[in-house]
Amino acid sequence: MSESNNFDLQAFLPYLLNQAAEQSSLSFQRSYKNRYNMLRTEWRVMFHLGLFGAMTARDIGIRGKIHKTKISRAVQKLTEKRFILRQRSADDRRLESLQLTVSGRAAYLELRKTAEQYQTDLSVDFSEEEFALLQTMLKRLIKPCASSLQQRPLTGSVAPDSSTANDPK
Amino acid sequence: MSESNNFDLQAFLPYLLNQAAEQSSLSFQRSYKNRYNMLRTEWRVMFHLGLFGAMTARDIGIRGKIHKTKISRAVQKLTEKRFILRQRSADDRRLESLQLTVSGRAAYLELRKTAEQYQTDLSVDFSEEEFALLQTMLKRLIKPCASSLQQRPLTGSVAPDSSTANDPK
DNA sequence: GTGTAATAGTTACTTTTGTAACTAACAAGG
DNA sequence: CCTTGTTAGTTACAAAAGTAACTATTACAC
Repeated sequence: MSESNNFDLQAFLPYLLNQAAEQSSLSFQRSYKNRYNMLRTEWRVMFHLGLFGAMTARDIGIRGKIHKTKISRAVQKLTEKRFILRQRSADDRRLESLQLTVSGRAAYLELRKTAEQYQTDLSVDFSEEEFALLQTMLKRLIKPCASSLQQRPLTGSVAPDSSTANDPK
Repeated sequence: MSESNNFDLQAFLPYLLNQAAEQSSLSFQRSYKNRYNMLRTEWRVMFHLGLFGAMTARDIGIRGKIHKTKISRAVQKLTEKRFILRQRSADDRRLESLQLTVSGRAAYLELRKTAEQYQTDLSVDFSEEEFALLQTMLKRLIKPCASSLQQRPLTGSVAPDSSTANDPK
């Protein structure tokens, strides 16, 4: 029975990632849930709209790798909360352009401040280089699978306006 | 409207962690799900038992930070699959000692091989130092919250028998 | 045009998860 | 003993997520 232990669960990447993600997600969620009673997918949608300006559900799905039903449900809730505005596109009536309302934008800015603070808190345990490296490596881990979703270019409405850098990569 | 963008969603740690975790979890899951039709929590339980020998649901919960209802359900399914054996403890009849059956152990060893392979595949894009650093940093991220759960020592029934090393840490 | 395929988004249905209440067993004070 | 409190594990119920089928619309071949 020497087939046993040279494997370290605590070093197994999917395991580590899951724990870290779960934990940071939950603790970050605690910092905003009470204020806006918002679910993870909802704030993700908010962030996309806040950062990139008006876009369609499809675009959000592609950028964030979020499933369309999840988005659909989040959009419904956000609309009820008067945080986003939906507008059928004139030239393709299947599409719906989404954008933040004024109060949506306010909420987004609040949330973003919280997020920045949260990230700062997380980063204190690391040196700047370490932290940057962590981000880089996570990004590299994420890349591979992206290809399967990101086939088509995003639909146009995100003109190079919106003061927002696209994914620099 | 210059309140906008100096924030990079693609650099926000909870977001990155989630994407990376989601992705690695799913792609790893693909590599075993078909073979054993096993859910994430199930293999996590299997790994704990395989690595650390017999333990109770409670111990698994503490070590892996898994909620007890999740464990309870996973244990049920694993029992149906004849992968684990449940045994009421004689001295405290609330406790149930769990351990892998012979076929459970076989499945575990298979899974572990898959896991090792998977990890190897992931790591090819990184230098050894990078990869080690990634693991270390993730562990550091996880630490903080652990305290709230890991108050009591693990229950004893994991005697130094079981050919299986306890957590070397 | 007409028919077929594809796409954006929604809805219905199922599976999984989380929360809270519950059962059974121990523990400790009186 | 009896009461009160705690713990291991399960179960019932509610919230969330995934899958697949559906609607409405566009695209494209003929």
